[in-house]
Amino acid sequence: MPDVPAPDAPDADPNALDGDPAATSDDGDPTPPIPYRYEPDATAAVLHAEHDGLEPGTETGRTVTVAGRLMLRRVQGKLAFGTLDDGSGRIQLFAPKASTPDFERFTHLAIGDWIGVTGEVMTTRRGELSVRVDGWTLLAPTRRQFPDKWHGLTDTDVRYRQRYVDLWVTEEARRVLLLRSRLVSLTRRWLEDRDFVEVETPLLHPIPGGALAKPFTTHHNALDTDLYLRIAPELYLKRLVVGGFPRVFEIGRVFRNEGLSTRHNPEFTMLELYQAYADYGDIMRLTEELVAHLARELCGTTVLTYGGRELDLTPPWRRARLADLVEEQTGLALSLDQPIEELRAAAAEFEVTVPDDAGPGKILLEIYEKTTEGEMWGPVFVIDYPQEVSPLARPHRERAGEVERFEAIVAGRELANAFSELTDPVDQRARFEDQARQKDAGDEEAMVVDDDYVRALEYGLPPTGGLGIGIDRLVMLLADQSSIRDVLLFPTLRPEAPGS
RNA sequence: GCGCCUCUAGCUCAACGGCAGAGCAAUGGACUCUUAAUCCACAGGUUGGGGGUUCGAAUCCCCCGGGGCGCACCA
Repeated sequence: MPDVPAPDAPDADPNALDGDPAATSDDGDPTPPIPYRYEPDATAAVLHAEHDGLEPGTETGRTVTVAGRLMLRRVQGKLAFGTLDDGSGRIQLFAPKASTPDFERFTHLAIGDWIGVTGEVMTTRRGELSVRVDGWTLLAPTRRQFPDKWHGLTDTDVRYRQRYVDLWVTEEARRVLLLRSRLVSLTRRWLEDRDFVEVETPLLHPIPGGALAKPFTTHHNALDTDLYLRIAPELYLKRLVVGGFPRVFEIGRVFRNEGLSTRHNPEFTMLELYQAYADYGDIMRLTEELVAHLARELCGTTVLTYGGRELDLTPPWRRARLADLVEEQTGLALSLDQPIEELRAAAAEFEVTVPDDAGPGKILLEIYEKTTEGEMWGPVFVIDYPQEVSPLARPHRERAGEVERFEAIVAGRELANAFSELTDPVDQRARFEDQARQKDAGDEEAMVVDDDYVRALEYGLPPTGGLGIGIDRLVMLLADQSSIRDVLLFPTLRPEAPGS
């Protein structure tokens, strides 16, 4: 960006026009130039907050400058009204011909034009808080017609592709995306208050790891090497615990090369945190407290409505073992110890297809996901997963074949995934090698051996609890949205066809 | 990837085998307290694209493209 010239002397009008005076409109009338800068000194939200409840016909004597988009216009002969939206809210413009410079041009502004207005704050005879137009400036003409002022945009394709229009005309879109912003901000503050340090780790990974997922592949020319967009920050964050940061977190984008749906976008935002000296029980308490805090701050209560159904996020959340939940749902008591033929038979009964080489843990998890996960309204902490499907989690302190892992299920969906982290480098290498065998056998989502991560564990990772929360899904819950695309500013879509 | 639905004016929608229409927006006009202002006038289209059936296709059939929902996969 070029250097910005110093502002004019303090007594100069900051909003004086400055530009090409020779510009003309199509019909040959001279058109005032578009200024290079503008200084609004009030917003619609602040004006409403400070002047609400004035008697009709009040003149406050206060002159303000506001700027935004003209959303509505009501011209009535020698008097015009406008509705200006400045992003904070809406404020009425009151424009009598007598006080409004260039009145004829003002009444011909297009809906969607950006304008700046200076004038006295007043109320009309009907009591509507307004800014009288004593001066105004066109800041950007719109060259495209705005959507219907009443119906707005309903075509979801257009809403997602042209979010710059949607945000003006769809109040709900703005509400949800502001809620998202506040949620991320509140999360940061809450974690920082608990001595967590925010870090940024690589998005380009030489070895994809930290989750079971298909990565995007890219190539670095100078290094002449393939790199992967990260599927999870997990392994880097635990390296940082080894490196002497006992409480770290990262809120960032991860990428998974899988299908799209109302619950899946190829890139999404994950919160991951790691806390030294903690186990998964500590992380459960942290999770329910964080989510309850966000619900209270953003929704005013921990008892929400999601999709028309009550959702009570008040801690403590239920804790239940995975196998017990499957039994609750299906009436079938399954265990990792029973003969694998019985597990296979159970899978077949529920029409769950499992790979031929799947062990009991994989089969049990598949049955759980097919029969139980989506049925649980929650919130519930599903605890104690099979080790076979949890290559980064520490073995259960009491139950052989299981690990200390939980997923938080809310509204039938996974909101969080966490465990007591595996700290033993020997065990970790063995788990990686087992994963690598599965990958060689054709499992595209299996992990590969990350030698450097094992080396880091060899230097010593203390007992550590880790957590991953899908921020998009959390926003969906708190904003009562059923599609992930509605909580993303620019969801991934097929590229627009040329010329369409 | 598979199945179902959908695409008509800038926007929101009608017309469902027989002349492509309305509201809002736009354009011109009337109107000094409106609130989606109102009233009068006027303009606006390769009915997503291509092919077929038919005397006649927005409408029925096929192919292609975009989107939505469901399934599959995942978080």
